[in-house]
Amino acid sequence: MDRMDTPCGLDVSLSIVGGKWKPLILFHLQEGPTRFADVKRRVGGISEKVLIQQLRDLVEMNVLVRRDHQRVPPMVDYSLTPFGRTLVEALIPLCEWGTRNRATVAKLSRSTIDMET
Amino acid sequence: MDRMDTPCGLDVSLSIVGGKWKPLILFHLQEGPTRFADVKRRVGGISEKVLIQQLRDLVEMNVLVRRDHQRVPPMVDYSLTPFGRTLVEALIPLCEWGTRNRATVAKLSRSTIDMET
DNA sequence: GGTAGAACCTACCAAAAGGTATGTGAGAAA
DNA sequence: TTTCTCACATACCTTTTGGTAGGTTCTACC
Repeated sequence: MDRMDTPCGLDVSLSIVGGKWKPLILFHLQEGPTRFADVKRRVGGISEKVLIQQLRDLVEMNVLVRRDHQRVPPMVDYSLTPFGRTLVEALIPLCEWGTRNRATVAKLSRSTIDMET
Repeated sequence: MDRMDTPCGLDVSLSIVGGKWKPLILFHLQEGPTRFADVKRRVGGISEKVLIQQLRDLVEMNVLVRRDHQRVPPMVDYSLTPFGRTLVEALIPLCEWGTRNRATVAKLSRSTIDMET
């Protein structure tokens, strides 16, 4: 009954990290600076257009930094800012919850899809 | 370097709690069983159509229970399941992160909107 | 000379999510 | 008797999000 007075900040968090790909991008950037093409390969299944959009959003929100190494052919990498790292920290429990409950959730989702077909 | 082998479960979590309203709904249900109209009032700004959709999704995923008190006029309430409570727990750090950084994020968002206009 | 790869951009499209407006049936309050 | 409330349903529309398919500019490799 002491958390009730705390206004819910989830709208703020989700305005940054909501969407289909952003959490995965952040996850794969924990390792350190990563080049565009490598992010794409690691995340897997994302189109280049969407990946750039998301990366730019995250840069605008000061979660990532983009470094252009001024080379030809282009050499660019993205990494977490200190601010971004605090966000990743806050995401970890949710990440772990998802990992723990992956099977359960998959089963539940499947059962509702079965009803439709 | 020990979290790297853990697959990211955020896709699972967000498949349940993603979207504009679900986190807020869960937040306002922490107090206990709440009637449909009360949820609507507490969340504020949500349309009835969307609210029912979200509530039903959450019930399907075993995060909430719906109790129909078989009365006329209708008396229905929603509350967290034990499973749902574990999810809310995992959401708290993200909630607090959002609360801590609300001002910062608002400023960043505003500055990018300013550029557009 | 042709191809591949780097990090993007652009136009166009499809799907999903969210929102508005209106209707329902029955009791309770005016 | 009209109006209100409850907990929805339904049709329709707009916005947002994501995806596809092309192109660009330059170097390196075969």
